[in-house]
Amino acid sequence: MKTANVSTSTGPSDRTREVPGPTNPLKILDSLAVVSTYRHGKEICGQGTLAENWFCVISGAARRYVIRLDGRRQIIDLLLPGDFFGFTASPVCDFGVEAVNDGTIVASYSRRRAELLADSDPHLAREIRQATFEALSRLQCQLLIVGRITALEKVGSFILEMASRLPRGHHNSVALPVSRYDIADYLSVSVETVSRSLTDLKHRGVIKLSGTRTVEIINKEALEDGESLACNSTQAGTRYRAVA
Amino acid sequence: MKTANVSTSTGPSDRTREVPGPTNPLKILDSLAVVSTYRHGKEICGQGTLAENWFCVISGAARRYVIRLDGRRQIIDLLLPGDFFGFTASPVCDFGVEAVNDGTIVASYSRRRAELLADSDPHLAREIRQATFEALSRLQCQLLIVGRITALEKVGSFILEMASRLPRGHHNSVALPVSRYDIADYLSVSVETVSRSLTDLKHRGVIKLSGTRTVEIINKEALEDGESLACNSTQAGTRYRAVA
DNA sequence: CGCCGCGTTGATGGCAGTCAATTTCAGTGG
DNA sequence: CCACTGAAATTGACTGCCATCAACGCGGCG
Repeated sequence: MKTANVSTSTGPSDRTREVPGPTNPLKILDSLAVVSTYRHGKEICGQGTLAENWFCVISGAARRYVIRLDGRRQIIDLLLPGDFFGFTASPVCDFGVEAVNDGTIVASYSRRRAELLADSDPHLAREIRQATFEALSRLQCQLLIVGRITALEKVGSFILEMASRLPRGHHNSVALPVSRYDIADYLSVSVETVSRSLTDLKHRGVIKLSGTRTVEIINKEALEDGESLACNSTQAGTRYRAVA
Repeated sequence: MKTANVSTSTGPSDRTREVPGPTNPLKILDSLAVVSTYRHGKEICGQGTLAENWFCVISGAARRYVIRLDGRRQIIDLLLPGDFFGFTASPVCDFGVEAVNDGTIVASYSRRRAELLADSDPHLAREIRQATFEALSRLQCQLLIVGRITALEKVGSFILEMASRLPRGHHNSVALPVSRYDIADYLSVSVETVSRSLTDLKHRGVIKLSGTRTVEIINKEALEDGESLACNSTQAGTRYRAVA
């Protein structure tokens, strides 16, 4: 079902330049960078294609996802400016990546050439390592969010994570870069539940919504510990048994 | 290839030797390896401590986990022989690691010294990179399992993942290395639900239980696509969302 | 023997998925 | 400027799964 691979970078309306973007933290890789611009929903990296490139978001946002056998989509990473992706243990991509918004700019690097460059440049090797550690950290953070119990906690944690990764606006407003559907597939809950949780948080006075995608955090503590969000917070503490 | 002929270190508490274990895939790191043996539940790496070491499981099993604010434990990685862990983006460990069984053998490497060694040895740098990619892959796999809908699917996927990572016994029997509690905290469901799901799968003829921790896979296809496990599997095809 | 950790089974209430209808909004063209 | 259109977002009603509480069987161990 997947079309041709992306490495041609001549996609519809995708521009390719040899000049690296402004927010790329790995200056050493700039000589290999191929920068492309994608529109809303455009495929950056196809599930099932050969993993021949590494990528870095310059501006905009991208979603890494997997389509399950039952047709459901699971987003397994939200990529924001500065985030690297495309790291795989196998030679094949077991995920797809799409641009979230129009004008998303992504730098791609030939994996083979990047690794050759890293072989002769320990500093670059360390920076690549750091980038993979950060990808690991993002995934771990998402696992902790998805692993939460109630949908209210999941949505609350999601807002907090976005707030920590995105630049803040006035007060504590956060501009969510994705739709409710994307949030739903990121948290693996239904769209309706995401919407209900947001209005619930709004009614509780924890957040304020100015426009559908701008969240203002009123009560950060309530979001942080999901306890105060529980209807009947019966102090379910005795869960962890310290082993001697 | 997993012969644990290191039986000399069957000490009651944690013993430390300078001789690397037999299953270590990174021979180049052997010079830095400090091999220790842990008993059931012993802490290998403490949550909140400085992340000064990388580790590799030689034999046995270990669990990487996080304790939430509400006291719940979330297991974010199951480490089996050959698996590396301890990779962090920040200088502090945001997780803990414990040995699952008595006699779990783990090699530890000074991160500082390992990175210095990698600076002068591109081949080692590549192997470290590969190890982090595999950690990434494990985490991604777990996220896909935890993100499934029903508990039956989660438990089924867990069995399949263990089957693919553990050596098989007779027929298709898999010896689960962990307790029901560990499975529950890995899948973020309750222990009772794990138990119920297993007996359910047994009654459906999908698996057989010989002893509490030995699972024999009878119907692999039923485990793979969670569709046939749904109670009302009338037709779930309508969930396909047409991608623009 | 009593204790404790592990595992299983039962009963019950709450939360969330599903189906459905409605509203809002952005974009388009007349 | 406005009507039209489709996607995004919200809200409601209902069913069902699962977390929780509780009890019990089992095996190891002091």
